[in-house]
Amino acid sequence: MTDSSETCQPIGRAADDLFLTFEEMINSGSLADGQALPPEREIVETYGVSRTVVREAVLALANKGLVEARPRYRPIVRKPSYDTAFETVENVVGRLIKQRDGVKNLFDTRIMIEAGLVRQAALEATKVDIAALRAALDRNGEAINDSEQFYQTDMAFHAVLYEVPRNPVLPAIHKAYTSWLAPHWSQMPRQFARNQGNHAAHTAIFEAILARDPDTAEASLRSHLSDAWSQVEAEFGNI
Amino acid sequence: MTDSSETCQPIGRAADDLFLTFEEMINSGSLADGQALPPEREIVETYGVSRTVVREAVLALANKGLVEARPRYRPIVRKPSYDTAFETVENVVGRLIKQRDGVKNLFDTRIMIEAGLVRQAALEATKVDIAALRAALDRNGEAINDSEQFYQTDMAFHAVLYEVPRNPVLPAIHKAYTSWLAPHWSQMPRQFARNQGNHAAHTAIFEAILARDPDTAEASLRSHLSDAWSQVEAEFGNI
DNA sequence: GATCATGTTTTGGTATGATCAAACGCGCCA
DNA sequence: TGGCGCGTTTGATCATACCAAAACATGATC
Repeated sequence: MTDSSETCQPIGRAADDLFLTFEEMINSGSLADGQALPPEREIVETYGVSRTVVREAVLALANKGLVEARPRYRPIVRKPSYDTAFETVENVVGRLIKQRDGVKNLFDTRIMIEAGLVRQAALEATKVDIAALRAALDRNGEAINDSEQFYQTDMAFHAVLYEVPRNPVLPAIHKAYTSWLAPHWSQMPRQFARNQGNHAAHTAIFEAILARDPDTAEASLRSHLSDAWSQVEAEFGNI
Repeated sequence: MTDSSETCQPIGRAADDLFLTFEEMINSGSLADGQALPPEREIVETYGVSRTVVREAVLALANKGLVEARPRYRPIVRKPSYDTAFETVENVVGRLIKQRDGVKNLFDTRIMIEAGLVRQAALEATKVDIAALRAALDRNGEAINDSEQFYQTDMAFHAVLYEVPRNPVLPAIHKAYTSWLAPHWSQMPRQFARNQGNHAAHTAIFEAILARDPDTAEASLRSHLSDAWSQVEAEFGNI
């Protein structure tokens, strides 16, 4: 009522309209990234709606990942990125992987994607990519005796694979995988022998990429990840 | 305040607690799929919180995709599925693909995934899978003269590829792709010649799978999708 | 002058009650 | 039995108030 901005929807809830307004402002840059939203009472006055509506709109923004709303602080505008996209599904995914074979299904897609990545790397990796991979591999090797450090460098090595195609979606996918699968991996007891084996697998993948041999690269990768899965399965049982 | 359930969080907002309560009830099945939530005022009474809190909690449930809330109706419980997971990111993705190269980046990941799929299909497709592919291919061929129908059967053919690995995540990914990329494809002027070319590409992919030749299958798939991309790019310009 | 303790203001979180309009149910009438 | 109308339920919104924590200003202390 008495509202001006009507474009398409015959009846939008007031909160939805406000949401769209802010969404637009965030996209257009009127509300810059990192900036705090105006106080609720100010918004009330500006747009002539009640605080109820304002709160619902802000809450919606927060749920969609457009703003970051810590409990008692002002909501901070966060420009949407591929990372935030995956974060918004975190809840749902968290429940889904609790289902039968949930983790396995997710992990299988990871195998599939990384298989594609190493093939692509074997065929198209530039010298810079190779150097980055080598550096990551070296750091991984140096950390064999430090399991926590090894875990980190392990992830970092895989991360490099996701960066090769220069597609910003892919690193976000990797981040999502590590975040979602972390509960199972990070708590794994890590032993020197396992670290050694994993590092050897990384080396095999790297050398196959270096040799421009996609089939071997994929085979090494699949062997590596299947092995990792077996370890997890042995540790946690069928999940 | 006066709340009893305190497990980990030093200070949880009341709305968050309620949200978790309902989340738990939905997961455990106390609130069955398709069932409507109790009236707000009843929840108020049951849990001893204000309506403000109830509305925020319900809104959060709706935003996370746990319930479906049409404007003036009671929220309906919807058990989380892989589909809902992708739906919840719809908003963010919609904005992301408006960025420079956004659509291309998304499409490239699709190429990568489908490349992996056809390789896998070539290596592991069962007789049933082959039959499904053949059926989809035939239907696609029969629709060459009906562009709308061709578009549908085109998607259906690709969908079969996502079903081969028997991983429920993959069909959801396909659904997401078609949903997100549809705005660009469905509005494409479709011509008989193009349909014919696309059907030929599908046939090539199918035959490579039949021949258990992953390299050819992948090559055909990449050629097919690259071609499709060129068509879109020619139509819409650089996006 | 810089740092820290302290008090004041701002502001988010919650509660309460009222109003309105749309959905819902129920009984009436054909 | 099958619509139709009316009262009831209930979601959406508003207005107001209160509390507590954060943000801010202020002054004391070294």
